[in-house]
Amino acid sequence: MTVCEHEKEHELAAQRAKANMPGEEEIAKVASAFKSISEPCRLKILFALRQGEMCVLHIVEAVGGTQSAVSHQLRLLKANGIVKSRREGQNILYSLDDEHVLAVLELACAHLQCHI
Amino acid sequence: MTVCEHEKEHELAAQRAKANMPGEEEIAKVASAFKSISEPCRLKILFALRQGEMCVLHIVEAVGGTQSAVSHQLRLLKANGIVKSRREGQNILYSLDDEHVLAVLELACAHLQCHI
DNA sequence: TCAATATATGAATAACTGTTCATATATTAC
DNA sequence: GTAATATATGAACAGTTATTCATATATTGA
Repeated sequence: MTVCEHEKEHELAAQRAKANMPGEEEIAKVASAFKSISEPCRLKILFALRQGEMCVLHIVEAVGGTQSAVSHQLRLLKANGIVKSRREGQNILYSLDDEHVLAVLELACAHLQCHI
Repeated sequence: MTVCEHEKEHELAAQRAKANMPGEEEIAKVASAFKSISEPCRLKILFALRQGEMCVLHIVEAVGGTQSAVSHQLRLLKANGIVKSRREGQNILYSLDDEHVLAVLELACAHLQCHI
């Protein structure tokens, strides 16, 4: 199978794309980050944390599901740098890691609005 | 199991979070959109399309993999409103759907830079 | 130290998803 | 109409992932 011939004007874009493709490692990291925010339960957690930091049981209350499931998801989100946590007495308070996370959430909602 | 008692100052955030939680349908759409950009092969396609619109075989050339796999991924990306396509002769030219997609990609990279 | 509360985690199962292979559809040139 | 090129798709298998259940760890107050 050969590349289409009569689209020479796009050949350049293809070459640039290949030259500028990020390495496998960076691709994997970005993919992992997006994957961590691509499940309904985890997404609900992030939407909840827009309101400020919260302990695990408050999160459970806001998003539904079991404590165990939420805790598993939180671990994944933290491992991917999406949320951060700090201990306060018996509680662990979670919050969005940085402004990028919030910005991505807002962009996603804006994108959906454009596609109604 | 009862909610932690000595964190009354966060109780409000939890209530707001529950009140402002998007509906299941919107959550599912956002999750689906993120899921579609969370696999290495699809992410490569998007990074490639930053250079401009491209036919399928050019995309295959830029990202590697088989034509069939890329085509399956393109269909998923299109179904989620991440890319769009137009026919030109024998070729179907794909491109990023809108500026939100590009912005999200840039944010993800910026986020990673902050976490090195 | 003991009980209570809050959170985390290992293992197992069930559900989901990506890739491959074979094949189908669509467009163009002859 | 036929051959060649470009793209899409259905089915099946393999790998991944989310949830559940049971239990472990950590902190606090008595």
